[in-house]
Amino acid sequence: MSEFNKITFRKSLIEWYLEEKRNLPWRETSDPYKIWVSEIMLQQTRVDTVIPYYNRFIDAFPSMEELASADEEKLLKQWEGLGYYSRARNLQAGVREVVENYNSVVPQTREEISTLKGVGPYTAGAILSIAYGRPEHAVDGNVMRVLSRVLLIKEDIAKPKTRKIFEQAVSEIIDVQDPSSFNQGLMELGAVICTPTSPKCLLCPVRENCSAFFAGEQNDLPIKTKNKKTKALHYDIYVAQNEHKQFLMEKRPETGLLANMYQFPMIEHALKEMDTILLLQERYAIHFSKEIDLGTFKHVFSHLTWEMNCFVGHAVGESQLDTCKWLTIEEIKEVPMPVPMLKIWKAYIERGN
DNA sequence: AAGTCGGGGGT
DNA sequence: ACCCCAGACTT
Repeated sequence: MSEFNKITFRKSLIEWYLEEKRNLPWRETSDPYKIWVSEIMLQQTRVDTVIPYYNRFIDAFPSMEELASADEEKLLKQWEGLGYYSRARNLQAGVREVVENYNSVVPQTREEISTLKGVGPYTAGAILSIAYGRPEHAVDGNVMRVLSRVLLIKEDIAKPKTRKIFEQAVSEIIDVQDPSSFNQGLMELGAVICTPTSPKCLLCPVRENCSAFFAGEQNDLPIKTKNKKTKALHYDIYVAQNEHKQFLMEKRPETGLLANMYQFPMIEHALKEMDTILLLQERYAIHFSKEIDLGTFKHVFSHLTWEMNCFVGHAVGESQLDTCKWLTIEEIKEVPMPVPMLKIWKAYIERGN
Protein backbone atom coordinates (compact mmCIF):
# COMPACT_ATOMS: atom_id res chain seq x y z
CA MET A 1 0.00 0.00 0.00
CA SER A 2 1.05 3.54 -0.64
CA GLU A 3 -0.65 6.86 -0.16
CA PHE A 4 -1.83 8.93 -3.07
CA ASN A 5 0.77 11.56 -3.85
CA LYS A 6 -0.52 14.31 -6.07
CA ILE A 7 2.96 15.61 -6.84
CA THR A 8 4.23 12.35 -8.32
CA PHE A 9 0.81 11.67 -9.86
CA ARG A 10 0.89 14.91 -11.86
CA LYS A 11 4.49 14.42 -12.90
CA SER A 12 4.03 10.82 -14.01
CA LEU A 13 0.80 11.57 -15.84
CA ILE A 14 2.03 14.65 -17.70
CA GLU A 15 5.41 13.14 -18.64
CA TRP A 16 3.65 10.07 -19.99
CA TYR A 17 1.14 12.20 -21.88
CA LEU A 18 3.74 14.42 -23.48
CA GLU A 19 5.76 11.38 -24.53
CA GLU A 20 2.99 9.04 -25.67
CA LYS A 21 0.11 11.25 -26.83
CA ARG A 22 -1.50 10.40 -30.13
CA ASN A 23 -1.11 12.82 -33.00
CA LEU A 24 -4.62 14.18 -33.45
CA PRO A 25 -5.59 17.04 -35.78
CA TRP A 26 -7.02 19.22 -33.00
CA ARG A 27 -3.74 18.88 -31.10
CA GLU A 28 -1.96 20.79 -33.84
CA THR A 29 -3.82 24.04 -33.20
CA SER A 30 -4.31 26.50 -30.37
CA ASP A 31 -7.31 28.14 -32.02
CA PRO A 32 -10.07 28.10 -29.38
CA TYR A 33 -12.70 27.78 -32.12
CA LYS A 34 -11.11 24.60 -33.48
CA ILE A 35 -10.67 23.18 -29.99
CA TRP A 36 -14.35 23.95 -29.43
CA VAL A 37 -15.38 22.14 -32.62
CA SER A 38 -13.35 19.09 -31.65
CA GLU A 39 -14.80 18.95 -28.14
CA ILE A 40 -18.38 19.11 -29.41
CA MET A 41 -17.71 16.35 -31.94
CA LEU A 42 -16.01 14.22 -29.29
CA GLN A 43 -19.06 14.24 -27.01
CA GLN A 44 -20.11 10.59 -26.73
CA THR A 45 -18.10 9.88 -29.87
CA ARG A 46 -14.82 8.04 -30.35
CA VAL A 47 -11.65 9.73 -31.52
CA ASP A 48 -11.30 7.56 -34.62
CA THR A 49 -14.85 8.42 -35.68
CA VAL A 50 -14.32 12.15 -35.22
CA ILE A 51 -11.04 12.60 -37.11
CA PRO A 52 -12.41 12.68 -40.70
CA TYR A 53 -15.44 14.75 -39.66
CA TYR A 54 -13.22 17.27 -37.90
CA ASN A 55 -10.93 17.67 -40.89
CA ARG A 56 -13.83 18.13 -43.31
CA PHE A 57 -15.63 20.50 -40.98
CA ILE A 58 -12.64 22.80 -40.45
CA ASP A 59 -12.08 22.73 -44.19
CA ALA A 60 -15.70 23.79 -44.81
CA PHE A 61 -15.88 26.29 -41.93
CA PRO A 62 -12.31 27.47 -41.21
CA SER A 63 -13.40 30.35 -38.98
CA MET A 64 -16.26 31.25 -36.67
CA GLU A 65 -17.51 33.83 -39.16
CA GLU A 66 -17.88 31.20 -41.88
CA LEU A 67 -19.73 28.81 -39.58
CA ALA A 68 -21.92 31.64 -38.31
CA SER A 69 -23.08 32.46 -41.83
CA ALA A 70 -23.58 28.88 -43.03
CA ASP A 71 -27.10 27.65 -43.82
CA GLU A 72 -28.38 24.82 -41.69
CA GLU A 73 -28.68 22.28 -44.47
CA LYS A 74 -25.00 22.63 -45.37
CA LEU A 75 -24.11 22.42 -41.70
CA LEU A 76 -26.15 19.24 -41.15
CA LYS A 77 -24.68 17.70 -44.31
CA GLN A 78 -21.23 18.11 -42.78
CA TRP A 79 -22.50 16.42 -39.60
CA GLU A 80 -24.32 13.64 -41.49
CA GLY A 81 -23.53 10.25 -39.95
CA LEU A 82 -21.95 11.66 -36.80
CA GLY A 83 -25.18 11.63 -34.80
CA TYR A 84 -26.59 13.85 -32.06
CA TYR A 85 -27.39 16.48 -34.67
CA SER A 86 -28.49 19.11 -32.17
CA ARG A 87 -24.78 19.38 -31.35
CA ALA A 88 -24.27 20.98 -34.76
CA ARG A 89 -27.14 23.44 -34.34
CA ASN A 90 -26.04 24.33 -30.81
CA LEU A 91 -22.44 24.81 -31.96
CA GLN A 92 -23.54 27.22 -34.67
CA ALA A 93 -25.77 29.09 -32.20
CA GLY A 94 -22.86 29.37 -29.78
CA VAL A 95 -20.49 30.54 -32.48
CA ARG A 96 -22.99 33.17 -33.64
CA GLU A 97 -23.24 34.37 -30.05
CA VAL A 98 -19.45 34.73 -29.81
CA VAL A 99 -19.18 36.51 -33.17
CA GLU A 100 -21.97 38.95 -32.34
CA ASN A 101 -21.50 39.61 -28.64
CA TYR A 102 -17.88 38.69 -27.82
CA ASN A 103 -16.10 40.30 -30.78
CA SER A 104 -15.30 36.81 -32.09
CA VAL A 105 -13.23 35.93 -29.02
CA VAL A 106 -14.26 32.72 -27.25
CA PRO A 107 -14.93 33.60 -23.58
CA GLN A 108 -12.18 32.72 -21.11
CA THR A 109 -14.16 32.19 -17.92
CA ARG A 110 -16.33 29.21 -16.95
CA GLU A 111 -19.21 31.51 -16.13
CA GLU A 112 -19.28 33.13 -19.56
CA ILE A 113 -18.40 30.14 -21.74
CA SER A 114 -21.06 28.05 -19.99
CA THR A 115 -23.78 30.36 -21.29
CA LEU A 116 -23.02 29.23 -24.87
CA LYS A 117 -25.39 26.68 -26.41
CA GLY A 118 -24.09 23.15 -26.18
CA VAL A 119 -21.27 24.00 -23.76
CA GLY A 120 -21.82 22.08 -20.53
CA PRO A 121 -19.54 21.50 -17.53
CA TYR A 122 -17.17 19.15 -19.36
CA THR A 123 -16.82 21.13 -22.57
CA ALA A 124 -16.36 24.41 -20.69
CA GLY A 125 -13.44 22.95 -18.73
CA ALA A 126 -11.96 21.29 -21.78
CA ILE A 127 -11.88 24.47 -23.87
CA LEU A 128 -10.64 26.63 -21.00
CA SER A 129 -7.82 24.27 -20.06
CA ILE A 130 -6.74 23.19 -23.54
CA ALA A 131 -7.11 26.47 -25.44
CA TYR A 132 -6.38 28.94 -22.63
CA GLY A 133 -4.35 26.96 -20.10
CA ARG A 134 -6.82 27.65 -17.32
CA PRO A 135 -6.79 25.24 -14.34
CA GLU A 136 -10.39 24.09 -14.81
CA HIS A 137 -11.72 20.56 -14.33
CA ALA A 138 -12.97 18.68 -17.42
CA VAL A 139 -14.70 15.54 -16.19
CA ASP A 140 -15.89 13.08 -18.83
CA GLY A 141 -16.43 9.34 -18.77
CA ASN A 142 -12.71 8.65 -19.08
CA VAL A 143 -11.84 10.87 -16.13
CA MET A 144 -14.50 9.30 -13.90
CA ARG A 145 -13.25 5.81 -14.77
CA VAL A 146 -9.58 6.66 -14.20
CA LEU A 147 -10.13 8.53 -10.94
CA SER A 148 -12.63 6.00 -9.60
CA ARG A 149 -9.75 3.54 -9.80
CA VAL A 150 -6.88 5.79 -8.76
CA LEU A 151 -8.78 7.21 -5.77
CA LEU A 152 -10.98 4.15 -5.16
CA ILE A 153 -14.19 6.16 -5.50
CA LYS A 154 -17.18 3.81 -5.37
CA GLU A 155 -20.03 6.21 -6.11
CA ASP A 156 -22.33 5.25 -8.98
CA ILE A 157 -21.02 7.18 -12.00
CA ALA A 158 -24.39 6.75 -13.73
CA LYS A 159 -25.90 9.23 -11.29
CA PRO A 160 -25.68 12.90 -12.41
CA LYS A 161 -24.72 14.10 -8.95
CA THR A 162 -21.63 11.88 -8.82
CA ARG A 163 -19.84 14.01 -11.41
CA LYS A 164 -19.46 16.76 -8.80
CA ILE A 165 -17.36 14.45 -6.64
CA PHE A 166 -14.92 13.97 -9.50
CA GLU A 167 -14.92 17.66 -10.37
CA GLN A 168 -13.93 18.39 -6.78
CA ALA A 169 -11.20 15.73 -6.94
CA VAL A 170 -9.75 17.16 -10.15
CA SER A 171 -9.83 20.66 -8.70
CA GLU A 172 -7.67 19.42 -5.83
CA ILE A 173 -5.07 17.55 -7.85
CA ILE A 174 -4.92 19.43 -11.18
CA ASP A 175 -1.51 20.71 -12.26
CA VAL A 176 -1.83 24.49 -12.44
CA GLN A 177 1.37 24.75 -14.49
CA ASP A 178 -0.02 22.62 -17.33
CA PRO A 179 -3.77 22.06 -16.94
CA SER A 180 -4.06 21.18 -20.63
CA SER A 181 -1.69 18.22 -20.43
CA PHE A 182 -3.14 17.18 -17.07
CA ASN A 183 -6.73 17.04 -18.32
CA GLN A 184 -5.85 15.55 -21.67
CA GLY A 185 -3.50 13.11 -19.94
CA LEU A 186 -6.34 11.80 -17.77
CA MET A 187 -8.53 11.31 -20.85
CA GLU A 188 -5.72 9.80 -22.92
CA LEU A 189 -4.97 7.40 -20.09
CA GLY A 190 -8.62 6.37 -19.96
CA ALA A 191 -8.69 5.87 -23.71
CA VAL A 192 -5.56 3.75 -24.15
CA ILE A 193 -4.49 2.31 -20.75
CA CYS A 194 -7.20 2.57 -18.11
CA THR A 195 -9.84 1.08 -20.40
CA PRO A 196 -13.33 -0.04 -19.28
CA THR A 197 -12.40 -3.73 -19.53
CA SER A 198 -8.93 -5.22 -19.25
CA PRO A 199 -7.08 -2.12 -18.06
CA LYS A 200 -3.38 -2.33 -18.94
CA CYS A 201 -2.11 -1.66 -15.43
CA LEU A 202 1.38 -2.99 -16.15
CA LEU A 203 1.83 -0.23 -18.72
CA CYS A 204 0.25 2.48 -16.58
CA PRO A 205 2.40 5.50 -15.69
CA VAL A 206 0.43 6.20 -12.48
CA ARG A 207 0.22 2.60 -11.26
CA GLU A 208 2.19 3.53 -8.13
CA ASN A 209 -0.50 6.05 -7.26
CA CYS A 210 -3.49 3.80 -8.01
CA SER A 211 -5.45 2.53 -5.01
CA ALA A 212 -7.50 0.12 -7.12
CA PHE A 213 -4.33 -1.48 -8.47
CA PHE A 214 -2.95 -2.07 -4.97
CA ALA A 215 -6.32 -3.38 -3.83
CA GLY A 216 -6.68 -5.54 -6.96
CA GLU A 217 -10.04 -3.91 -7.65
CA GLN A 218 -9.35 -2.26 -10.99
CA ASN A 219 -11.70 -4.68 -12.76
CA ASP A 220 -14.57 -3.87 -10.38
CA LEU A 221 -14.46 -0.12 -10.96
CA PRO A 222 -16.07 2.17 -11.79
CA ILE A 223 -19.42 1.34 -10.23
CA LYS A 224 -22.14 1.97 -12.78
CA THR A 225 -25.80 0.94 -12.75
CA LYS A 226 -27.21 -0.50 -15.94
CA ASN A 227 -29.52 1.31 -18.29
CA LYS A 228 -32.77 -0.18 -19.42
CA LYS A 229 -33.22 -1.71 -22.82
CA THR A 230 -34.59 0.01 -25.90
CA LYS A 231 -38.01 -0.28 -27.48
CA ALA A 232 -38.61 -1.30 -31.09
CA LEU A 233 -40.71 0.71 -33.55
CA HIS A 234 -41.85 -0.75 -36.87
CA TYR A 235 -42.18 1.26 -40.07
CA ASP A 236 -42.92 0.82 -43.76
CA ILE A 237 -40.60 2.98 -45.87
CA TYR A 238 -41.47 4.03 -49.43
CA VAL A 239 -38.94 4.97 -52.09
CA ALA A 240 -41.43 6.65 -54.41
CA GLN A 241 -40.39 7.86 -57.85
CA ASN A 242 -42.49 10.06 -60.15
CA GLU A 243 -42.52 10.34 -63.96
CA HIS A 244 -39.72 12.94 -63.85
CA LYS A 245 -37.32 10.53 -62.13
CA GLN A 246 -37.69 12.45 -58.88
CA PHE A 247 -38.07 10.86 -55.46
CA LEU A 248 -40.36 12.04 -52.70
CA MET A 249 -38.54 13.06 -49.52
CA GLU A 250 -39.82 14.80 -46.43
CA LYS A 251 -38.05 16.99 -43.93
CA ARG A 252 -38.50 15.86 -40.35
CA PRO A 253 -39.86 18.30 -37.75
CA GLU A 254 -37.49 20.94 -36.37
CA THR A 255 -37.45 19.37 -32.92
CA GLY A 256 -37.05 15.85 -31.61
CA LEU A 257 -35.30 12.83 -33.08
CA LEU A 258 -33.24 13.56 -36.21
CA ALA A 259 -34.64 17.08 -36.33
CA ASN A 260 -34.68 18.67 -39.80
CA MET A 261 -33.07 15.63 -41.43
CA TYR A 262 -34.54 14.22 -44.67
CA GLN A 263 -36.22 10.84 -45.00
CA PHE A 264 -38.29 8.80 -47.41
CA PRO A 265 -42.00 8.63 -46.63
CA MET A 266 -42.55 6.32 -43.70
CA ILE A 267 -45.60 4.99 -41.87
CA GLU A 268 -45.65 3.33 -38.46
CA HIS A 269 -47.16 -0.12 -38.21
CA ALA A 270 -49.02 1.10 -35.15
CA LEU A 271 -51.23 3.10 -37.53
CA LYS A 272 -52.13 0.03 -39.52
CA GLU A 273 -55.90 0.29 -39.03
CA MET A 274 -56.02 2.02 -42.43
CA ASP A 275 -54.76 0.64 -45.72
CA THR A 276 -51.20 1.79 -46.32
CA ILE A 277 -52.06 3.01 -49.81
CA LEU A 278 -54.78 5.20 -48.33
CA LEU A 279 -52.38 6.41 -45.64
CA LEU A 280 -49.88 7.42 -48.31
CA GLN A 281 -52.62 9.39 -50.03
CA GLU A 282 -53.67 11.03 -46.78
CA ARG A 283 -50.22 11.85 -45.46
CA TYR A 284 -48.25 12.45 -48.66
CA ALA A 285 -50.89 13.14 -51.31
CA ILE A 286 -49.58 10.48 -53.69
CA HIS A 287 -50.90 7.29 -55.21
CA PHE A 288 -48.17 4.72 -54.73
CA SER A 289 -47.91 1.48 -56.69
CA LYS A 290 -45.54 -0.97 -55.11
CA GLU A 291 -43.10 -2.64 -57.53
CA ILE A 292 -40.06 -3.85 -55.64
CA ASP A 293 -39.58 -5.20 -52.12
CA LEU A 294 -36.19 -3.89 -50.98
CA GLY A 295 -36.33 -6.02 -47.85
CA THR A 296 -35.98 -5.25 -44.16
CA PHE A 297 -33.63 -2.84 -42.47
CA LYS A 298 -32.83 -2.45 -38.80
CA HIS A 299 -31.32 0.56 -37.11
CA VAL A 300 -30.45 0.86 -33.42
CA PHE A 301 -30.47 4.25 -31.68
CA SER A 302 -29.45 4.81 -28.07
CA HIS A 303 -32.98 4.59 -26.71
CA LEU A 304 -34.97 2.85 -29.48
CA THR A 305 -34.78 0.60 -32.52
CA TRP A 306 -36.32 1.07 -35.94
CA GLU A 307 -37.34 -2.03 -37.84
CA MET A 308 -38.20 -1.05 -41.39
CA ASN A 309 -39.83 -2.81 -44.33
CA CYS A 310 -38.81 -0.96 -47.45
CA PHE A 311 -40.64 -0.75 -50.79
CA VAL A 312 -39.85 0.84 -54.15
CA GLY A 313 -42.49 1.98 -56.62
CA HIS A 314 -43.88 4.73 -58.78
CA ALA A 315 -45.96 7.58 -57.45
CA VAL A 316 -48.67 9.54 -59.20
CA GLY A 317 -49.76 12.90 -57.86
CA GLU A 318 -48.07 16.22 -57.34
CA SER A 319 -47.51 16.29 -53.63
CA GLN A 320 -47.03 19.95 -52.73
CA LEU A 321 -46.83 19.59 -48.98
CA ASP A 322 -44.41 22.16 -47.57
CA THR A 323 -42.60 19.45 -45.61
CA CYS A 324 -41.99 17.40 -48.77
CA LYS A 325 -39.84 17.77 -51.88
CA TRP A 326 -39.42 15.83 -55.12
CA LEU A 327 -35.67 15.40 -55.56
CA THR A 328 -33.48 14.01 -58.33
CA ILE A 329 -30.66 11.60 -57.59
CA GLU A 330 -28.21 14.47 -57.78
CA GLU A 331 -30.27 16.62 -55.43
CA ILE A 332 -30.58 13.80 -52.92
CA LYS A 333 -26.80 13.86 -52.58
CA GLU A 334 -27.05 17.41 -51.22
CA VAL A 335 -29.60 16.95 -48.43
CA PRO A 336 -28.70 15.67 -44.95
CA MET A 337 -30.04 12.20 -44.23
CA PRO A 338 -29.78 10.03 -41.12
CA VAL A 339 -27.90 6.75 -41.44
CA PRO A 340 -31.01 4.52 -41.64
CA MET A 341 -32.11 6.44 -44.76
CA LEU A 342 -28.58 6.39 -46.18
CA LYS A 343 -28.56 2.61 -45.82
CA ILE A 344 -31.88 2.30 -47.67
CA TRP A 345 -30.79 4.71 -50.42
CA LYS A 346 -27.50 2.84 -50.85
CA ALA A 347 -29.34 -0.47 -51.15
CA TYR A 348 -31.66 1.03 -53.78
CA ILE A 349 -28.80 2.51 -55.83
CA GLU A 350 -26.71 -0.66 -55.70
CA ARG A 351 -29.71 -2.73 -56.78
CA GLY A 352 -29.72 -0.88 -60.12
CA ASN A 353 -32.40 0.99 -62.13
C1' DA B 1 -33.41 12.33 -11.36
C1' DA B 2 -34.91 10.48 -15.48
C1' DG B 3 -35.59 10.72 -20.36
C1' DT B 4 -34.09 12.30 -24.94
C1' DC B 5 -30.72 12.53 -28.44
C1' DG B 6 -26.88 8.87 -33.09
C1' DG B 7 -23.96 5.91 -34.43
C1' DG B 8 -20.19 2.80 -34.27
C1' DG B 9 -16.92 -0.41 -32.26
C1' DG B 10 -15.40 -3.63 -28.71
C1' DT B 11 -16.19 -7.87 -26.00
C1' DA C 1 -26.42 -8.91 -26.20
C1' DC C 2 -24.54 -5.41 -23.77
C1' DC C 3 -21.29 -1.82 -22.99
C1' DC C 4 -19.04 2.45 -23.89
C1' DC C 5 -17.75 6.51 -26.02
C1' DA C 6 -13.36 13.75 -24.63
C1' DG C 7 -22.12 14.92 -22.70
C1' DA C 8 -25.87 18.42 -22.99
C1' DC C 9 -30.54 19.57 -22.78
C1' DT C 10 -35.35 19.05 -21.44
C1' DT C 11 -38.88 17.74 -18.41
